[in-house]
Amino acid sequence: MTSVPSTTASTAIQVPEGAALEGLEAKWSKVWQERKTYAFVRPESREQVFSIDTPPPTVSGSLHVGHVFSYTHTDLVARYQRMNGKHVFYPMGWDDNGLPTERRVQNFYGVRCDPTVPYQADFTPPATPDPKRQIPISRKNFVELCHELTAVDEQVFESLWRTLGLSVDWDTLYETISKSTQTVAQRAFLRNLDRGEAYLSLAPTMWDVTFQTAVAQAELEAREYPGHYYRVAFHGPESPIYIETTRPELIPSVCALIAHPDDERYQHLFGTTVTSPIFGVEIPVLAHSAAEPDKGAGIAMCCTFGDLTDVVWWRELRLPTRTILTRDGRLQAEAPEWLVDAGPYAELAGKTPFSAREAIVALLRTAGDLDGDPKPTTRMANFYEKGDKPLEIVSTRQWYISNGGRDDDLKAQMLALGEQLLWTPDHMRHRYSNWVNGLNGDWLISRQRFFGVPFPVWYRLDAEGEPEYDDPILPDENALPVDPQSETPPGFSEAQRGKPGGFVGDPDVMDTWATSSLSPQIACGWGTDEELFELTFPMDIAPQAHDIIRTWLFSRVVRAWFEEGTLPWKRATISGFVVDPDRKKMSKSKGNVVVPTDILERYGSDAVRWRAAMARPGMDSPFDETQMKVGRRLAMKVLNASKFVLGIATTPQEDGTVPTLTAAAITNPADLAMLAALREVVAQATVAFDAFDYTTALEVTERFFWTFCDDVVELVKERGYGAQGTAPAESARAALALALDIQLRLFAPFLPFVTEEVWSWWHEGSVHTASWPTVSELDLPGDAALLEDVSAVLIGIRGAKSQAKASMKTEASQTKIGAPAESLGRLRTVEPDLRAVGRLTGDITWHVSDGPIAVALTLAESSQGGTRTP
RNA sequence: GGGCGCAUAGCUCAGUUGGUUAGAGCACCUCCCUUACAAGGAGGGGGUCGGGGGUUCGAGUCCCUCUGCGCCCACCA
Repeated sequence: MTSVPSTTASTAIQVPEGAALEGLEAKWSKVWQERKTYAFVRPESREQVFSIDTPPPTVSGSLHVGHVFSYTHTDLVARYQRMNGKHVFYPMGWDDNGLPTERRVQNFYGVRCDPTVPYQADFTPPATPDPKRQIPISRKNFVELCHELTAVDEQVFESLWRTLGLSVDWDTLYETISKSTQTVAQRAFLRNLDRGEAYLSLAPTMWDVTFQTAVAQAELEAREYPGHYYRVAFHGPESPIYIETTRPELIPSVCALIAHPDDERYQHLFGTTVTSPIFGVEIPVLAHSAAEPDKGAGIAMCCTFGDLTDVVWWRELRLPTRTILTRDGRLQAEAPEWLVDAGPYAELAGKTPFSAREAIVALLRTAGDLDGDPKPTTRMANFYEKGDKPLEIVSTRQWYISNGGRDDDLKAQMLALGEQLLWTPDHMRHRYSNWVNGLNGDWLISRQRFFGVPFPVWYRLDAEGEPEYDDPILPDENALPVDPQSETPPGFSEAQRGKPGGFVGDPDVMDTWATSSLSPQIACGWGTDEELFELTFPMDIAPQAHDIIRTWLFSRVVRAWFEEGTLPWKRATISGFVVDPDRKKMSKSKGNVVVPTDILERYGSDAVRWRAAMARPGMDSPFDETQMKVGRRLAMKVLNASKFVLGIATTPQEDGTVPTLTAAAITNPADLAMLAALREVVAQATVAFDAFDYTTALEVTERFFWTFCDDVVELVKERGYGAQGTAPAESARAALALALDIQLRLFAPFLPFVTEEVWSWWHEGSVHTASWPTVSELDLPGDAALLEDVSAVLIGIRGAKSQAKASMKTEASQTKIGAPAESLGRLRTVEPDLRAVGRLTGDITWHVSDGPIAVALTLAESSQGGTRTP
């Protein structure tokens, strides 16, 4: 028999009057902050560390209940690992750079960034912003406002996370726009560039006309978009050739007509030329296998650029570039020089595609080149996921990082890394391989925006003032971070900026994913704290939701592979979404987003965390407020049961002495049976947590806890108060205290507030730095089967009373208990407890039966008998 | 069109390598205002395990097939 663990050997138990759940979040989050309960203390070796690549939330967005769930999932694991003896490295990051912040600043302050405007040191934004008339301000002013607002937003986020009880180490907080992060991002970029993994390329690019920036493949979203098919005549040598297009406004940029090589309808035209309607441009008719005979007329007009197929044709057939769309999404003002009949272009010049379409349709109709009426159609178009206008394709110069999209060997390597990675749940690995297999280009990382990490690059200007892109000027790594817009490259002076023979800074910033793809390097001290890096990298888990496997998860694999030649973590743990009751994804546009602060306030953090823990990894979970009440009830029950148990445990003995609460005192079979059952619960919860199955760990703990409350405590409470004498009382008291101690630790990851509150009544230190319970704490000679027998008898007794519509305190003048001999033998050892809980005052007859345990009562007060077979 | 997942009580979900009579919580009904707990406690009703076929002594579980739902990707002529 072991001695009682030191955790139970408390000196004084003090249960406060009127203990309640209200206020526990404020009370304990403050204590944890002051005492640095969750601080990462560096151990000797990597094996002692559990490190977590926490997703840095976008602080300019709003948190919804899905975030609360998935961050809770990570915290459950972190708390388990910490109690299990690991030094948990659990940082938080704020993703504060990038377009979302710019948009929020524009709307919040009513300003917009115009790099041509000079800096105003004393600029203050308008008191009441006018969203329709945003004030143009300098880039520097704009960036200052971005910093200002994100600082405010970050306070709100931190407060929410603390209220939720995330056990992050706030001393390891990072921001994706901070100087140190910029240094990491720029250094990694320079090394990618040095090794040939990053490159600058002038190429057709997916372009968002609203935000006027390039967009990466991973940020595309295909959406349905209404339009019309226009049947348009091109003029051939003998007869007109009809094509069908949804974008007639691009006719000025047409370079060729293209049909499938096997298409007999058009084979006789291959190699000939036709002229375009309205503008009279002579273009070839060509064959290409990407043309689909059953689409439209089977012959397509190729423009630079209407869609990605145009890009393929343009590249593979070496067609001329005839761009008419400019970066603001409008048709260029000047008539293009290749137009033979340029006059009608004036009708289109400077217009949006939508207006230009109306204009050219009118022209086509007048010219007789429009055949029939336009046919309405719905097509899929690529959108920037944050935008609301279809993307255009514009030729621009951009920075790329290789990701396997144009290199089959690298792609194979990326797929192999995905296989090597452990996934929870395992099937999420398919999302990764699916995405990598579908890559069709490298990763575009440059954005024509302002609030982000600048590219640490300058370009020399030739005698004509044109940048020499082939040979950029790079800073020394020690000089990072640099802002090429305000700092001069080595060997130049500021006066030479923008002058022929001088230099110009790269105007672009990195996309936010290009920075957050380095979150393991940022958090683990890459290049600045080698000791920390050795202790924490590669990290243990990458927790995140499944929607950003293609972006954040994949991009981190790419960067870590290039930089370290390894995976950045051992395992990805994927959370599902909280969906609305109709199983639709929550989104602002649908108006079905649940705000977490309200839920946390009404039910308490423990209740919300309980609900989050009931969602297994990767499983989408419908939001249901009634479930919060169940969690609330559990937290309340923990509080009340603890009060009661500790009340019994501290009841003075008849001789006035304080109970000793040692394991040696636990001799009663009922007490030993309960602890034997609890031993099994500890074993199961531990196995489950080791497999990242927090839900099962909670379920087994909770199931035991309700039995503990409903059956065990009821069974032994009178004995615990001393009804059977000193030694039986001491056994009950010590067993209840030990069981509570262990259950509080089992619940601690899930219900950190109420468990900490109760723990503080009788223990020094935090339950969250106490050790996770082990079976060796419960090496007592108990028989768990007795607990099941007791529960069955209690169900029998209660059932009989309930059926007789009698109160539970009704006395039984006669009791018959039938059970298999084995159970009967066990039950008779706890007869005094059974008598007490069932008010079995009269005779008890025990008889052996083959079937399940059955109880028959003759009730004293009601004089009605009741029989019950569970 | 490709991939992944799901389908078990009114709802949300468990159900291990196939093995007694399929479980839990919520909701519902009945009872009990029991000295820890009324945001409580006790008891109870409720399921052809999506349809069909197969393997097996035995299928919620394994195989085939169909249907429905969700998510990811592709789809701009």
